[in-house]
Amino acid sequence: MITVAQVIVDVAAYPVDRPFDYSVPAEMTQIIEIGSRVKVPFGPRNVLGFVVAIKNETDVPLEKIKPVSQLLDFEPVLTAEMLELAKWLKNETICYEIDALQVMLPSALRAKYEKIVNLQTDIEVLPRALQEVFRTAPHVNLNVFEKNNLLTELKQALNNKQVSIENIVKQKGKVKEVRKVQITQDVQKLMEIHQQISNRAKKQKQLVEWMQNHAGEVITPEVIYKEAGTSSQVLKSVVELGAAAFVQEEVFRDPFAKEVQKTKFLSLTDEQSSALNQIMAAIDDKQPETFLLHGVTGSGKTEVYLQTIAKVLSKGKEAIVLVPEISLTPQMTERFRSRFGEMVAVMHSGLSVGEKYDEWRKIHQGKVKVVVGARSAVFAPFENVGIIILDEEHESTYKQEDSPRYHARDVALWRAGYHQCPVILGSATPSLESFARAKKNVYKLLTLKDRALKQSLPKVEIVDMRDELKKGNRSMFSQSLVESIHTRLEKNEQIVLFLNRRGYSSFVMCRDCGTVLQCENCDISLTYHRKNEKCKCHYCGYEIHVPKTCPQCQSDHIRFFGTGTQKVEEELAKLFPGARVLRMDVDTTRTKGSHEQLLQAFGDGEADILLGTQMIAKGLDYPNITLVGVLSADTSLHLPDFRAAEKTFQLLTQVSGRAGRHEKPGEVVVQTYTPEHYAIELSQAQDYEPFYEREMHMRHHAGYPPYYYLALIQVSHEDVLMAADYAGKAVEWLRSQLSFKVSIIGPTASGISRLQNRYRYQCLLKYKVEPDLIPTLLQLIKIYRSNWIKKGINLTIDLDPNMI
DNA sequence: AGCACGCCGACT
DNA sequence: GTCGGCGTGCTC
Repeated sequence: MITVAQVIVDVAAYPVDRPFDYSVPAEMTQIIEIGSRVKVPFGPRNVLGFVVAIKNETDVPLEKIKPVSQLLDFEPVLTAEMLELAKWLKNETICYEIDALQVMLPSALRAKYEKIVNLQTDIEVLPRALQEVFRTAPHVNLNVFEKNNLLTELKQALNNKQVSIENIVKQKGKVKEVRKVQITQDVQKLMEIHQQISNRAKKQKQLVEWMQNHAGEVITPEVIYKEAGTSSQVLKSVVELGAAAFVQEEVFRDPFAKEVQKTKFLSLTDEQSSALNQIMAAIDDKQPETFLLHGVTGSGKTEVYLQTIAKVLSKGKEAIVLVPEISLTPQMTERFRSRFGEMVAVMHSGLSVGEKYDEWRKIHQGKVKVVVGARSAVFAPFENVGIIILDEEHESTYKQEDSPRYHARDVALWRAGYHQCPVILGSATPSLESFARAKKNVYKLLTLKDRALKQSLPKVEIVDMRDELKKGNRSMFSQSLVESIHTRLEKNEQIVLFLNRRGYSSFVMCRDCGTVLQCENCDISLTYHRKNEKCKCHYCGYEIHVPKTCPQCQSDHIRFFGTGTQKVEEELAKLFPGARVLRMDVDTTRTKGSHEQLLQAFGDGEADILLGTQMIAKGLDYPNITLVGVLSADTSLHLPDFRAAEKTFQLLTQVSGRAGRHEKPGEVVVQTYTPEHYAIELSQAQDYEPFYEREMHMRHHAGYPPYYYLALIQVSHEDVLMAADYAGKAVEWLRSQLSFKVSIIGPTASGISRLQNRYRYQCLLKYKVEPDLIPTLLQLIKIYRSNWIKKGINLTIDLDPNMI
């Protein structure tokens, strides 16, 4: 009897986005399982694949069937649930099945491909240049030839069958290793070597002498440098002489570097216990119910999560907690670790590939029962999930921006259905979609109106910057804000200043002709960075020095405009000379861990003012913060996005929540040019429901979610005409296929009409219920993939886009 | 996607 | 005559 494995191969392309049948060699039949990774021959090369089914017959002619060449996992890496979820994702987000499978695994388990050139004949028959390369070994990585410019010679040798090229599959993830030095056991040999070394090489002699006393030991190079008083150069020479050898030794990453103090349950308010009881009931009844936990900032949502998790754990089940990447601070994760100790795994982008792999393995092997992580943690390979929690449910980071374009909330709901467990969506400012569902009783609404410690919400003052301008105040600080800052500085309390920078960064302009420095590849003005006097494109990374004269008119009246954090920092220094300011933006948080360090420093009182962009809006919870200033509330309001008002309201509410979370009362100053806008007005009292009503009305009027679903189709090409032409073709085709109930808007040029030298057009579909939509879009993708792709067109479909 | 096969123009 | 351009088609 033949055993056949159906394999999804690691090739993201339309014609191969289906299972291929492979025969399973006899020695593998007992151990191969669904969800295992395998190496398989595919056409002329070898690729990685996932076993999605095992059966005993096949429709494929036997002569076509090749055998699996290697089984990579003794334990399958994907469960049956994940394979099913991948199929759902493929259809739901229109992506390749392989992409859906890969996104569920840590990148360490993905494949790395290399090409190896094998020598097939005697080395002497080769041209000189090639002989050099093969001198050390008969198998050489192809990139060595590329580096040495030997591709022509290599091609020749290939034609003459003197060498062959082999595709090999490697694992990306590796066990962490350190380089150590193994000193030879043979003292005699060390003495011989000592003899050989010329008397001029004093350091080398010294090192070998030292080695004679440490024969056979394995030591790190650093220790040797220190003890023998040598350098890496000397050690290298001595190793070449054969006195010692470099070896790799495995070490294990220590995830729990610091012990945490266990904490106990906090007592709950009536609102909290009522919410908790309802969730507990759903857990007991194994109901896949979705709860929307709507609680003002500081109302103690986290404590509800913690006690829910305790309940789930007591039932022997596991819990998944999702938080937005940006608020995944040590402060947040500490709370979970301090309650559940070593039962917790943490997953976020700050971890190295290896660390992520280690955390994933802890989940996979059942060593932990709780995972706290960003978006991708929704795929945590638990097999008995008891609860899934999405904190800050409205955050746009829960949607992945590239393929597979999934939303963690949708995946969570799917998994909850599979495991028959509840989901908690928590937020102070729920997304309109979720709140609308709660109103329609699709989700169960749980409300926490009061702050847990009964602190009053901070007093919010809205300052009309137009009045300031009339008063002759042209700075970016209103009089009121300046006064408030002074007061706090005197009282030694802390201040957070928030600069809503999106689309409002510094640019460089010529004052004579008005030319603004633009990116060469994108239709975007360059952002000025004072630190290195450079102008940078935030989309493609293009960078130039600030020119001395205008490239258009050669005038030297060239200067930068706009309000970046750096500029605010300078002005702060002028206004408050003694104040210690910490700046947090992309520039100061680039390196790993710097984000945490800065927050820690601020928490420890090392600065008076924290100045930053979006990234400081969340998770910041220090008792000494009593003033929050929003420098320009409206910048996010005027973005060409139907969610602009919602985003602004969320942001202002979120930021205001940073002040006065503990004993000291908080104050918030919001500066704006449009104080009459409802998003700003209603954020003053953190009045969610009135805002919800207003905004829903707008959405209804304009035909946006949650009343309609959206699909965004983007077409790009190096040539404007081609991009426009094919965007038109796509729209034309969709019009002919879809019913009149779907409104098709476009094609129009995208918000950023050129990115990385590609012109971009888009078209927006609005629809209510349209069963034919997905199949029609799949058809469009088919047309694109079979014909348009060759012409250099790039087409993407984003269902439920975040931004338009 | 990547790679081989295969059919036409410009060179040793 | 051969080398190499890239159009076409297949991958279990």
